[in-house]
Amino acid sequence: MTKEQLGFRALADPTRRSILRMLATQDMTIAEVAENFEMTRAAVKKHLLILNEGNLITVETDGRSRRNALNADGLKHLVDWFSFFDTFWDDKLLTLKTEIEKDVQ
Amino acid sequence: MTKEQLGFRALADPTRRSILRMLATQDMTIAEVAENFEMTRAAVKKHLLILNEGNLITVETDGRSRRNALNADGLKHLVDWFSFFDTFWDDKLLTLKTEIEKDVQ
DNA sequence: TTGACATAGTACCATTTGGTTTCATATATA
DNA sequence: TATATATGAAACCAAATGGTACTATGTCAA
Repeated sequence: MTKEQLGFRALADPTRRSILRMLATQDMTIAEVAENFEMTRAAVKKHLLILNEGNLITVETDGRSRRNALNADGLKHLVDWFSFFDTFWDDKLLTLKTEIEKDVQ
Repeated sequence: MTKEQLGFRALADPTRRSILRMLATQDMTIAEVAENFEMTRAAVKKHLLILNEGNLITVETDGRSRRNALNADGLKHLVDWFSFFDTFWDDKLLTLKTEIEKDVQ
């Protein structure tokens, strides 16, 4: 799978998007993340793995616990994907502008 | 499913992201889209349905054919989701700046 | 060193997903 | 009207996904 695909796949689940928002506030262990969901730690761990594969979080072992942290780079890379459509949006705006001018005349 | 979920779900497949990029260039019928992929028209139609459910394309019946067009609004809505992390990015940049200043001194 | 704690790993299950095939419907057009 | 064209829809299948339960491993601390 491409990096892009791993990233978008990671975003496709609401639990994982929710985890990302939590990690924006503070780094968390698996157990801490799991406290916020009504599912087993094992399930949360799977989500964290997919987020890590998608390059959206970093994981750092610290003794017997692991700290999961948001990875800004990975998120930015996905935002960049949308920039492909910038031209399209500009065109649409131009079309809109033209239509408005027609109306005015 | 929420609108947001339908949108991210639609982006999670590489074929669908590819279709979106095609439609940025020009509107296309199902058959025209299908010409670009090595899969059946039925499969492409399913992808277009999911893109439509995700509010990423609009579909307009024109006689016996249907024109699929990119929906800028839906795409923009998804881009907006990422803006939640703007603060996080700013913080990271600030941290980086602080670290650099430490190095300089 | 023993026990508790935090995570890792595996097996398993139900549902969703991405694809196919086949058949049906609606609309241009000769 | 008959026919070709464009799409709709349903049944079906293999693989991926999101979850569980259970067991194993590594690490801190009394």
